[in-house]
Amino acid sequence: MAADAGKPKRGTYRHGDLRNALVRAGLELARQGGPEAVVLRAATREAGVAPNAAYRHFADRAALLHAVSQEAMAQVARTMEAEQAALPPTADPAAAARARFRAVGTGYLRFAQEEPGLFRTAFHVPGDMSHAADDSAAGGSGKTPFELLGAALDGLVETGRLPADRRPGAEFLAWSAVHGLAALLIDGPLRGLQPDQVHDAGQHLIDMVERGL
Amino acid sequence: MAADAGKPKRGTYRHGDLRNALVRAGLELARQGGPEAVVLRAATREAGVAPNAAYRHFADRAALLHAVSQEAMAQVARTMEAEQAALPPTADPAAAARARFRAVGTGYLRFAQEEPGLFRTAFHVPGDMSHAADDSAAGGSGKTPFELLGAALDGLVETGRLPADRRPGAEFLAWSAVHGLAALLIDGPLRGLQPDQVHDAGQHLIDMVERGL
DNA sequence: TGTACATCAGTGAACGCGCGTTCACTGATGTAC
DNA sequence: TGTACATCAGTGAACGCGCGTTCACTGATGTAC
Repeated sequence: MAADAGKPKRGTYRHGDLRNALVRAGLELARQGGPEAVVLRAATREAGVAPNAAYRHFADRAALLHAVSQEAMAQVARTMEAEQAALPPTADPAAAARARFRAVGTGYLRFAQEEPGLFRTAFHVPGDMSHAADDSAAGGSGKTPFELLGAALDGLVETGRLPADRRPGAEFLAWSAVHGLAALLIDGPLRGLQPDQVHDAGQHLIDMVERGL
Repeated sequence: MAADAGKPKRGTYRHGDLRNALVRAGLELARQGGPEAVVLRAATREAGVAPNAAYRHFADRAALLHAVSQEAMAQVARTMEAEQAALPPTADPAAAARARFRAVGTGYLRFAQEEPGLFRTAFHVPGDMSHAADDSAAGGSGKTPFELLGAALDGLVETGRLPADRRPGAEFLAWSAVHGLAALLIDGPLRGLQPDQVHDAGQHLIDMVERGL
């Protein structure tokens, strides 16, 4: 008994959906151990397939990792969008723009806290996510995290909350601040913080960014 | 010929300074490849010693990496101190305090840019550097990078440039911003920036922090 | 509807790699007398 | 100043590990006729 406790139990000779299965397995690996845990042999093992079968769908390990990273980035985008969608409706357009801006940062930090492995996989890896117009790193709205941030900043300018001459490069300032806090939370000295302390720290940081921009 | 091109050519049976040699070798590995490149076998190879000889001086790989990381952090501290030491003298204590604060951030960013491998080794690794009162992560002044930042913030408070009620937690806000920019510069979308562009981005960021704190 | 065939997704075995770590050892060094 | 000895830093060989990747293969599937 328990001798054939293999995971996936495929009936057909062909898998049928191996590429997706590998990406999903890779996401789970990344979730638990970050980008360096995204390993071909583990992914194929999880998918119930021979190690080299991966080469039918990915040129090499880096290609799989890239796909996983893109998907992780799309999840970040979706978390940001969810944060914005949960905002209470406001009549004042300036207040709404400000809330949307803050939600970008809050969503980013929430994702970093809840899914540190995926967060690291999304950002500490290969591709430039800034001019990622092409790729599948977008959320439901079709925007990447970077584009969501840009749109929020545009909203601040349109409603007069941000001087237009301060707009160029502003995404990098805001992003730096929030990204740095995320890093300190994930593997820096702020690791042990309680969720509500994390929330407070995030709000203070976003306060600083708003004032400082 | 060229058959005995061994690196270190030890005359004595004993090495005499192996612990230091391993740390120095580890630093070089970290410099070139970050923390994951700090590998026992490579370090011993470089030191001209059998792989297991490392175990006379370090419990395991993690212990060596920890020592290397501490030394890298001390180098960050020294870079910050050098940045402060290079400041032109000022009669105005408030201006001096402000300059010292900015030099902390500038030094940090400079180190990240010039030595990304060591920077990652100093910070993306194990120990909490915040309450690192004990360890050998200090620069010439005996202060760790975190303590240098704290001292600079204290200076801002003393000269009235920072309201005292904003002081608590301020190191984490400032640190987040600067650390995040460093991360974006090292392996993020700002990788390709020219040194002077990096400098500008850093100054803008520090402007934002000063205004926002 | 049936048959011949090309395609190509997944197999099975093997490769070479560098790694961390353990073992029993040896021999230079420093100390006690 | 000389000798016996304990110490312990570095040796040499070996282990088991998981990894990425290549090779020649097989057999289910879909297509052309």
